[in-house]
Amino acid sequence: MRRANGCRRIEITRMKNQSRRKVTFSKRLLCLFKKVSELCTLCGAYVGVVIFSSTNNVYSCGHPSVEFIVDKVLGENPQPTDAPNPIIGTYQNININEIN
Amino acid sequence: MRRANGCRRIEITRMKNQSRRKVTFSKRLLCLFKKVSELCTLCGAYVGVVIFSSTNNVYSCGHPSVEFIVDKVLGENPQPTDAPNPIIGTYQNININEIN
DNA sequence: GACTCTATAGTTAGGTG
DNA sequence: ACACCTAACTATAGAGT
Repeated sequence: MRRANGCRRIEITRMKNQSRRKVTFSKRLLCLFKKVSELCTLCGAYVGVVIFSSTNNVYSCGHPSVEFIVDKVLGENPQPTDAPNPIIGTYQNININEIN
Repeated sequence: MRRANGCRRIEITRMKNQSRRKVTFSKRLLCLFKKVSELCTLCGAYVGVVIFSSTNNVYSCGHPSVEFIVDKVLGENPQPTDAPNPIIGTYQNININEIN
């Protein structure tokens, strides 16, 4: 009957324990999708998210759809041709490592 | 003087006020990217996120890169051909509207 | 008005059972 | 694996610049 410890700060580094990693993954995945949906609704944004877990399961969510976002990205970055998309104003690509 | 009201619950619907929408968007965008980066680091996941704001600015982040994720997605979903990717176990696509 | 800072309320998520 | 507790984090509104 100990009192719950509450949320503890954890170091942001790869979790060693596999079962805990899985639990944390699923918890955070759900929260992430929720955040994404809120961002879409509140601000009218179009968002696509695709996540490959370390066990190679795939999870995705998007609005209006992941395919829509992928098409938009591909249309924006045509590898060999040159067809600038006037809709796109700026492109800000943030690497994960820059945030951590 | 000082009597800040603090955080109020807001309805999850498109914000009418444009300036608030912009502030909320940028704040939540940053938090989202932070969450994504934590998920990658903690759980060794590969994640790609692309966001088109209502003003058609594009923001993206990914690990190891957005292109990596896009390639993986395209490789997994070949439109006309049939080349199943054995790496992929399950595919769970959640629509935004299902969460809200 | 846009931005920053603060106070505070609401949400997330680690740990325990 | 799931529910609960609660600390830690997130994010809003308001004041000041």
